[in-house]
Amino acid sequence: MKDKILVRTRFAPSPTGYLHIGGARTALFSWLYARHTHGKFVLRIEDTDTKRSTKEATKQILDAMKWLGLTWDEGPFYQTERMEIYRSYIEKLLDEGKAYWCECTPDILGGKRKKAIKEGRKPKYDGTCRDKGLGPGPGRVVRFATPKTGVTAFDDIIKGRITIDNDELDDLIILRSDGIPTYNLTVVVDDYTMGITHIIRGDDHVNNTPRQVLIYEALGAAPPVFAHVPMILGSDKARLSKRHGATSVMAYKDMGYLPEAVVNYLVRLSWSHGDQEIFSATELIDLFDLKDVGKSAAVFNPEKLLWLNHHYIKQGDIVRLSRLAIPFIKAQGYDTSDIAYIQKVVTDIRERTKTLTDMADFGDFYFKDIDIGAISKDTKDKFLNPDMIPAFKSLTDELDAINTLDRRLCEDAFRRVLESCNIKL
RNA sequence: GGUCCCAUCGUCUAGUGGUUUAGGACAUCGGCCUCUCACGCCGAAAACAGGGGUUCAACUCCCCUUGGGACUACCA
Repeated sequence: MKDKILVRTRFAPSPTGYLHIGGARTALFSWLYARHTHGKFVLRIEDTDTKRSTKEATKQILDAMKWLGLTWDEGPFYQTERMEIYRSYIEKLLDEGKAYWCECTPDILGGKRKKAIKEGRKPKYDGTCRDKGLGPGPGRVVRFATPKTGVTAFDDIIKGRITIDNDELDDLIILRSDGIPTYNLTVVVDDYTMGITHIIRGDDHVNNTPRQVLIYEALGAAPPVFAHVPMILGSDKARLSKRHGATSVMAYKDMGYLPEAVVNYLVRLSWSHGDQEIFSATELIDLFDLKDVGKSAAVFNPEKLLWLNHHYIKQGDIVRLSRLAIPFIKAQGYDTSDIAYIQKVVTDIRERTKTLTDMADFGDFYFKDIDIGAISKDTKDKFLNPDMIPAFKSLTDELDAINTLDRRLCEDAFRRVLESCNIKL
C-alpha cells in the first residue's frame, strides 16, 4: 500500500441557470472520484458574476444534485462571501510586483482589440499600464503580470501534458473596476485555500489552465492535479444546447426519468469499463477511475438514455417505482389513494412503459371510477361503437385495431366503460 | 485569424504492435416466442478520416493533411 494523500475534489457551478447535462456529468465524475478514493467532495458556488447569478439558479442546481444523489461533504461555499480572502491575495500579488493597476478603459481596449483583429494580430492586452506604477483609483482594475517569455505546462490526467508559450497569454484582469475579483483569480484562491487536490472540470477550461498555473506559482502554491473531461455534444457535433432537446437535468426528472438511469447514461459518456453498460451507484464508486476517461467529446444520445430508463423501470423495486409514479399519475387527474392498486398497475405495465410519464398515460385503462367524460374521444368512439361490442365479445381480430395496447388492458377497460354505461355483456 | 485539444460502426465505446475474419451496447432491419402490443431470445447490416513514415509486423508509435471542438471578455 502506497502512501495516500486525501483526495479532495470539487464541483464549482456558476448559478446562472439550471444544472446542465454537461455540468451534471462533470459533477458526477468529480463526485465518483472522491467517493472512489474515500476523499472529500466539495461544492462551491461561483457567483462573482453578480449580474447573472441568481438565488433561484443556486437552488435549482442543488436540487438537481440531490436528485442525482451527488452528495457533497463540504459547502456549498459562496464566492461572494469570500471577498476578503481574494482581496488579501490580490494585495499580496500587488505587493510582490506580480500584479499591477491598470487604467485602460473598456472603450480604448475594445478599439485596440478591433484594430488588432483587423490587422491580423492577436488581440491581447498590450501592457500599456504594466510599468506605470499606478495605484488604486476609480475605474481602475488589477491585472496579473504574466511572464513574457518561457512556457507553461501541466500534466492533465486525461489529456496528458499540455504546453503553451507564455507570450500567447496576456495580462488578465484579476480585479474588476467594481472591486469584484474575476474567475481566474477566485478559482485559484479557492481551490488552493480549500485544499483541492484534483480539479475535475470540463475541457472548455484547458485554455485558461496555464494562466491559473501561473497564478498558483505567483502565490507560491503547488498547482493541483488537473483532469479535463471532454464535452458533451449534440447530434450535429456542436456543443449540447437547447436546440438539441432538453439539457436541464431536472427536465428529465419531469419527463419521468429515473435518476439512476440518468447517472448510468451520463457516466458512460467518455468513460467505460470493458463491455459493461449497466452500473449501480455502488459499482460505479468501486470501478470509476480518471485513468479510464477518454479524451474525445461524446454525442448525447437520448435514445440510449431512454433504453436505460426502461431498463431501470423493468428492474426497479415496485414500491419505490410506484411512489415515484404517483405524482405523474396524479398529474393526469387520477385518484392515487389506493397504493396497493397503483403497485399492481405498475407491475402490470412496467414492461411496456419507458418513462413514468408513459405509466400515467395508461391511466385511462387502469383507474377505477372511470369517468366517461375523461376518456379521450378517440377511445370512447372505439369502445362505444355498437359494432365493436360483438367484436369485443368474441375477442377476435377486430381488437387488432387497437394495436398498441395489451389486449388484457383493452378487455379491462372495455368492461369498465361498458359497466359504467350500464351495458351488459 | 491565432493558440490549445480531439479523431474506431449513425451514436456510446472495447481495443494500448502480432491473440482481430476489429468485440459489446443503443438505434435500424430480419426471424423466433405470442390471441395483439410489449418483454425476451436469435440473427443481419454497420467503423479503424486520408497520406506519408518507424517496424519483420500497425487500429494501435511519429509527422503532415483533412475534419471537428474549445479558448481568444472588467463571463465563469
